[in-house]
Amino acid sequence: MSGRASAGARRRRTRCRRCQACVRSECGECHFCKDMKKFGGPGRMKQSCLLRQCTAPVLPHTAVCLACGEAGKEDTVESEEEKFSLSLMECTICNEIIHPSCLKMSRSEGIINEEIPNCWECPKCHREGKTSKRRLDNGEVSRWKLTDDPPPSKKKSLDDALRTDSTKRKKEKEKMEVKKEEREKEKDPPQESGAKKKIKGAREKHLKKRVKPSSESPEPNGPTQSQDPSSSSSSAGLDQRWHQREKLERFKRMCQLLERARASSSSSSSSSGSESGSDSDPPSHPSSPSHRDQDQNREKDQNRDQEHERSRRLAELGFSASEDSEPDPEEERRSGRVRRTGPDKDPEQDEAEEEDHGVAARSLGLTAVPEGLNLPRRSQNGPEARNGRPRAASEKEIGANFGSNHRHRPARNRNRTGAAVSGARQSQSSTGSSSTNGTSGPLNTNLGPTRPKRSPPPAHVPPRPPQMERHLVRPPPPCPEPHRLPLNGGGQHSLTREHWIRIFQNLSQSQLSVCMSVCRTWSRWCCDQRLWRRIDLSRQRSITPPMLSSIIRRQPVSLDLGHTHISRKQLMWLISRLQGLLELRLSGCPWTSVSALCQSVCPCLRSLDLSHVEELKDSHLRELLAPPTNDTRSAPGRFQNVRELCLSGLQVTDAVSRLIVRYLPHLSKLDLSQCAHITDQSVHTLTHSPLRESLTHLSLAGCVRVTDQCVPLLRRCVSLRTLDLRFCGLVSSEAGQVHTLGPGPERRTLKNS
DNA sequence: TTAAACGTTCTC
DNA sequence: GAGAACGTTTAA
Ligand SMILES: [Zn+2]
Ligand SMILES: [Zn+2]
Ligand SMILES: [Zn+2]
Ligand SMILES: [Zn+2]
Repeated sequence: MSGRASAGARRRRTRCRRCQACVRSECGECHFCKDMKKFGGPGRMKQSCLLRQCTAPVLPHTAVCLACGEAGKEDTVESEEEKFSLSLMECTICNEIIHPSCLKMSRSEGIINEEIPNCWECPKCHREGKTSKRRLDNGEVSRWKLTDDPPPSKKKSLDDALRTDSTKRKKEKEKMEVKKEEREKEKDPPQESGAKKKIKGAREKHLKKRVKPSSESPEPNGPTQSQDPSSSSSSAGLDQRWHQREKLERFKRMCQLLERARASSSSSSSSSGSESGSDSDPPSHPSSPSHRDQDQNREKDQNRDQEHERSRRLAELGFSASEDSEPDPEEERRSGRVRRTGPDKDPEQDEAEEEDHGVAARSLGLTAVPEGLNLPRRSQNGPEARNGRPRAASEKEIGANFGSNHRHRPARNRNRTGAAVSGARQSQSSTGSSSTNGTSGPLNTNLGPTRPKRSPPPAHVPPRPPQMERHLVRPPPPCPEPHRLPLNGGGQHSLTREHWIRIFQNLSQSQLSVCMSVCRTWSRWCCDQRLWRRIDLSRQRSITPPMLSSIIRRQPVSLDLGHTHISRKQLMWLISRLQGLLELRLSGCPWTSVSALCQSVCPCLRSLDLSHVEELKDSHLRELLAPPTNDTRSAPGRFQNVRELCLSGLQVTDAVSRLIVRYLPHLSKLDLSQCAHITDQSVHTLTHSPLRESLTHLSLAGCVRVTDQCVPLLRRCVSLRTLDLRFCGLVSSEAGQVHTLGPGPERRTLKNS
């Protein structure tokens, strides 16, 4: 406690100045930029550009070790082990910043949060049980951070073979975990604490209300926090988190149920999202075994491919990993190292951190992602104390892991005037509460089944960024560290990283995920962006925060989120972090989510698939394609570089063709298939515009109102190579003949029916 | 000193 | 609960 006391205040982090986001300039167009005085705004929001959200916030330069008073000294040594020992680590629970080497206790008990530089759950807190440990149903135990929540679930199985491996691995891991747990138990109370965190259902509510006092569990900090005068307020903070977590879990459960149901009824099941697809997962759920078998059988019977594919996808992202356990850690542990979710970290570097991606993903799962978007960082906190100032109760609150969330006391505010300041700095406590301006991370929010609420489709409202931008997601490692594979014996494998990457490039995503669980080095290497150019999460029922983080880390060029339940916020969050995205598929997603694009900036986008977007109307498309009206500076339109656009299956009218002509000057491939309201008018519009020269592919298949009259018009499209007029009832077969388009060896027209 | 922007609190 | 506001902290 005493230690914790100090911890009370949490140190504010600052941008790393090195990540891609930090390096870029302000966009001048996002919500926050517009608020800046330099861009003509009032300057009241004081938030950084949405496109400049640092992915790896670091401790301030002035941070020093609580024990020795010195700054981080990792630069003075070579080995990672040493670097870690001499770097400053900030505990997410007690907020203490200390050199692991200055700790009296074994630092191997600390739990490193790979997501954030210099961030861990210190051994002290861990020992005190602040950590959450969670016992899984099957008896397996694993530890979760407060933040994370969700039970581990895994996605589907990988290929059998793969699966075997993975299973094995998991078991090993589990063992490790168990050992650890045992150790922990010895020291501490019980895992219950863990349990509490997650608590389920009803309980949570209570907790919220009451500060999670002792009743629930023996929280370590129980006592401490209690003392906080503002306990109520603090509880509020907790509440929020709890609340979120609760929601998340509930949602996941629902997904699982749905999936199962669906699976059983129809074999086709797709795996569910990472979350949902828990069944297969190893680590946890007791029931899972049987399910797994069933699944397997099913797979065989049927779409095995699909299943595989799906699992593969998930796996690829490392989701699976995330959910279950962490692979690598074992190694480290064996080696006697601290457990981290990822490899080791370097203090500031982005690179270091990411090590795992795969792993990271998992770690994500484990760590912060869930709710917190923001919190990843620390949560917590303390009350007022922050910088040096101790706040009275601070420690206590912190105590709990989730406690961490506690918010501190209320007092402060009220006076900004007065008291608050008593100290020099007040406190900033931090909590990482979820909401705040930009603070959140990948959003869990959306997970909530409730997303439908946004009734008013965004009409032209000026962009309003979601406030969740700040979650930390580690940037993809520029160059995953090791160039050679370290061998147990101490030597190195003869193949270089590049060689391995080439090998990895031939693997499926599921295989890659398996590779990621092999060792930390592979885990890092497998995060190479070259291996993840395309990420397909289509039809995943839910897109989880870990998934989002994983996506960001991999910085795909092509992303398919078709038929997913991604929320608007999630999408916005993603897009703002995928500035290099060239292809985006949102087929079958609800417009309420897709509308996020209206507030995003994606200058590079070349291909956009909006087919079958639910409730997408002309006005929406206008909002999407036209530049923000309020913007005086004439903007060219968000998607001016789009070459391919798919609007298949939408209830749009000929008005959209005018929008297309006007705002998509470089369009070469247009899919208007199954748009029942499209008529020859659209064809006329398109063929009497500059697009007549750029269009190479056009599909009007299923456009029942299109007639023979469009054929002559289409001849104006000098570059047209493929024309699809199938299922156009009013187009005669003759008219649809290839030759009608005129010369051109490569041209082909599809017409039948 | 200042500009930037973090994290909490206010407001609706 | 989301979003706006704002005091304070950081870096320079
Ligand atoms: Zn901006
Ligand atoms: Zn940065
Ligand atoms: Zn020290
Ligand atoms: Zn601690």
